[in-house]
Amino acid sequence: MVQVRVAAYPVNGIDEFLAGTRSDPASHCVNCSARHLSVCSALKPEDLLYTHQLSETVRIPAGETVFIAGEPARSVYTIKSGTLRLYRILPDGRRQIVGFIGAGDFLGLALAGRYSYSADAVDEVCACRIDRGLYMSFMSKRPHLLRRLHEVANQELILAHDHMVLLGRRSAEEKVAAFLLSLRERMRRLGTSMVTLALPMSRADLADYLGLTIETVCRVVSKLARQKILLVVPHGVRLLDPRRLEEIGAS
Amino acid sequence: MVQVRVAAYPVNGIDEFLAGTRSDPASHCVNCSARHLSVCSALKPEDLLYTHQLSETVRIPAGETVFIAGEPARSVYTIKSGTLRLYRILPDGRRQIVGFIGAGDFLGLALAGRYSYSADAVDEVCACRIDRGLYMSFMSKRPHLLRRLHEVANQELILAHDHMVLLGRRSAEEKVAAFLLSLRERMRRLGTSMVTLALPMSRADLADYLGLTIETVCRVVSKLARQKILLVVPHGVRLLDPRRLEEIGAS
DNA sequence: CGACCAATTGATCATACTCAACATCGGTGG
DNA sequence: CCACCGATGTTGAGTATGATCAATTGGTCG
Repeated sequence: MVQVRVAAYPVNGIDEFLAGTRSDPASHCVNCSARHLSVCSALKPEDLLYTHQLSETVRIPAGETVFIAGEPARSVYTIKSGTLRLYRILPDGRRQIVGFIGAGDFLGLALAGRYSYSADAVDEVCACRIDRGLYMSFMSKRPHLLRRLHEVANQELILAHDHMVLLGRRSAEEKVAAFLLSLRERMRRLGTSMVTLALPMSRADLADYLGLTIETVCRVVSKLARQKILLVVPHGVRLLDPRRLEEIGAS
Repeated sequence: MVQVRVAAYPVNGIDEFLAGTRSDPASHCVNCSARHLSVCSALKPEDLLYTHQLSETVRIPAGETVFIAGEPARSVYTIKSGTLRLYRILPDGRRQIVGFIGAGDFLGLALAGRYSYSADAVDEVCACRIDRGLYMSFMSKRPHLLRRLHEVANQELILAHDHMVLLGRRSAEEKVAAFLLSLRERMRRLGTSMVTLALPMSRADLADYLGLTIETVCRVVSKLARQKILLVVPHGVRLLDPRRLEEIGAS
């Protein structure tokens, strides 16, 4: 009798199975670069074959708006690359950025039918889009995914609290230092622990995230540069003395 | 043949069934005053019989700490009455209150094993305590409850975003006005639409919630009183001109 | 009634904002 | 390839909002 390998997916191996489903394996969920970073890590191999049918890869040019607050939520997204800013606007135009999100992050998990904030691309973003209705029914049959999404929501809530502390109780210098340190921490979690931090967002974005003005952000960055704590480079900063930055931004 | 009434609970009616389980019906989940306000509204009648076994009613005196940030999360709570402040403290003692919670609110939903903020009672609080481990396993068998909890988490996230906008982009006057309006909104949802708002928390609490100092909160409240927009009363304010308050605190 | 803590008000100060000038970057077309 | 333009970033001067320091009033509870 011939020995047969038993796997979660039908035939002999995932590649052979996929060969029959779609032409481009690179765009397939199974091979997605963001898979292990995102909520998709909670999916089982057989789920991935299905999510692939539901999903569509979209490219969002720098500066483009993905959706605005109050709009009916039609889609959910998983970010594959690039950075988005999430924000709310007051009637008189003042803006507060509530978060920057990037590779692996999930967007649009609000259960209410409407987006509670606006989102636009800081630089060119590549994301995986799924119809929200389809995603909801997909999720309702998979408690492990709901559970995972709940974990993510709780993590976001903790980040929101961190940011409230920053906005309400920290000085301009502390705000900038804490932001840079959180960026470094994020890079670290994604593997790339470089001394140079990419800052794809403008000074205006930074200001609206930190509850400051453009000028104050500039001044603080310049001051840190003057103190040789960092070096300003195009679209980023190089950390020269992370230790001293931690002393300033200690949480 | 005799006609038999079929119900979700065994015998003829819930009261008869309960008579056999515990002596005090007032303390029973089925009769809980906070039931319809809280996540418990997602529970089915037969669930309630079980939660009653798990839960314990606790009284927390004014000023007492329920738990502190970083501590292992042993319990979850549903607030029946009173107000709690949730906050984080910076190493140097600065405090940011991330929220006030009251009747119907759920406390301790963090999935991570540790509390992410500290909580203490503003005034005397009456709450329903359940062991977190037991609650988790209870929940894992009830997807509708997990779903509901996820909704609650998302609602909290929206409130957190609101508060970020307030902390980062609004003036002292706007902060106080917006806070009072949100209090009124909360009362309205709970049914009591009075013109007098109870403020059980101190000016220090208010300041640490709004990202201001005690003195600034005082001055703004005095100014609003001088403008006949409100009247300061012991442990509260009476709104004289809600319309003008809305003009100031418009979101 | 008096002691203590919370709340209020005043005077002064400092941080971060506003307004303004100038520099730099990136893209476009001559 | 370089000159030009608009957008973005940086720096300076002066100001205002809210913080700090200090004194006083009011409320609560033994």
